[in-house]
Amino acid sequence: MIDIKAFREDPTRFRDGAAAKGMHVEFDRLTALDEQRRKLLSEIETKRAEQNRISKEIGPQMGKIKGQLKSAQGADRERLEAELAELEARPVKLKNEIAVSERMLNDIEPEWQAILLTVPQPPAHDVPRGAGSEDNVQMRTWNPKGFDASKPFAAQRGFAPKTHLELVRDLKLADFERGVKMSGTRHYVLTGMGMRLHQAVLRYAFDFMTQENGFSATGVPVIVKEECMVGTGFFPAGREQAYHIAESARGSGHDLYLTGTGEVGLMGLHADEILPLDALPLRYTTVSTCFRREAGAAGKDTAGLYRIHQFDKVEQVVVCEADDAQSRDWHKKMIGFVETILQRFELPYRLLQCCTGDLGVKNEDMIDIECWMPGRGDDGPDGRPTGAYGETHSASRLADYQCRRLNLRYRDGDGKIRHAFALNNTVLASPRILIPLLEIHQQADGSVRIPDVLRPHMGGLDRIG
RNA sequence: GGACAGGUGGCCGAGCGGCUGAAGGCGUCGGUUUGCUAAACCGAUAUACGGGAUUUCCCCGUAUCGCGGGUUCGAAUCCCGCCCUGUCCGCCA
Repeated sequence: MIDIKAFREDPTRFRDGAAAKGMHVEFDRLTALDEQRRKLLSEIETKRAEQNRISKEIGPQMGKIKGQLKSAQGADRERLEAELAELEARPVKLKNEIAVSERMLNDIEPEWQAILLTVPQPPAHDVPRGAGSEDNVQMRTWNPKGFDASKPFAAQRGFAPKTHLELVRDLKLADFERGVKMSGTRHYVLTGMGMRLHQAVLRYAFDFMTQENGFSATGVPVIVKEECMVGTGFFPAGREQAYHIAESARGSGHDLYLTGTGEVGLMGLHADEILPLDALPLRYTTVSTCFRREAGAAGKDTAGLYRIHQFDKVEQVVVCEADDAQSRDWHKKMIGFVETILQRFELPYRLLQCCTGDLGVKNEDMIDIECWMPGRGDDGPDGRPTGAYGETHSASRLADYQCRRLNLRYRDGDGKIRHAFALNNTVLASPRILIPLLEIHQQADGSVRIPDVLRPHMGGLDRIG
């Protein structure tokens, strides 16, 4: 959420930001509602102050009269009753006026709030302007020894690569038919060495973050209340993307949602808290199952392990002081962690600076990491795919947007309370990462070599098949 | 799932219709005393929103005692609904 005061002072900044992101927001309506709201609030508060004053004044008088009334008779009694009625009537007009204003406030406040939640974080000044992913800017590429993603696979390795679908089928690593039988499209079953490899990469990534980088190992809920989804910025925009558990329809409790990333649980941890300065930066990592409806992605990446409804992900989250330099510094570090893993896995990848049009509502800067997947991309003359980069990681800087929604604050060196800055980045998502892993490390004989660092997690095996 | 009990400030805990943004204690911070530490003593110690100003932290107002609604001139205090926690019973991965 943006700071409404900042919006009042400089609405242009937010209008331009939304335009750069290609998002429509009812700014005019927001401004109008905000003005109305403030006016009503001010009215109500003034009247209520008056009402409180009167109450305080007449309270003791009324007590006294009521006391006298007990023993009063005849004309005396009538006089006292009249006095009492007069006192009681004094705040009635105010009370009615307040009720009217409050009703008006209650009418506009939900809409004011709803629009406010849709205003996106403006992009950072140095994020390239663009309409969508086609305008993202490649920053750099990395290739493992003996392989160059810019050249055809077969020319370098001496055989035509199989796609991960073929490898998975031949090596019996996954069973899509039975996955679909049980749960429908975009579901799968990991089998045998497929499941073991899945567990190995997750465990490797998780240990890497905790043991080598000092992140706190955390297990968080993947079933959360709506306020967690709103607080982390996934709702309202991403409502269609989340599985909804309609508990309220059963007559009790509140509805719940399945999280699409461990970020929700990790960021929700400290919602509504004021942290001491020395608690920062928070560095959390979790491994969690992620659920995504993939609404609107019909027909896209329908086969295989690329776009699925349920997967596991090691996520990293940092909450630091409200300082742009710190945020940028952590962003680089968090991307560096991913690069280290990919390099140890010997997977070719590239970094993309996402343009304004490819950013989400909540981030001001995003860098995607894409691994080279020989089985992706357009078909060549032989009718086989020629390979392409595919997104495996995404590193965002959110400034204070998320912490403001979550009401996550800290006390700075001057004792001032501020909303913290947040960042998040994938450490590793599987089974998607298995696609480049299998495809890049496949051998001429149809087996798949296991990178050195993963062998301890695979019972010492050096290959599959 | 059933039966009780209960949800008050950073924490413990009092209050059960106006004098209570809230006693007392602990903690924290500042100060005095002290050779140092400790102790003792003194003082301070919520947040949000709105308005104002001599706009860096000063004043005024409003709200907040789990959440929402109601009664009342006035609610932490009474009533209703919900959520949550504890204890016991049942069930169970």
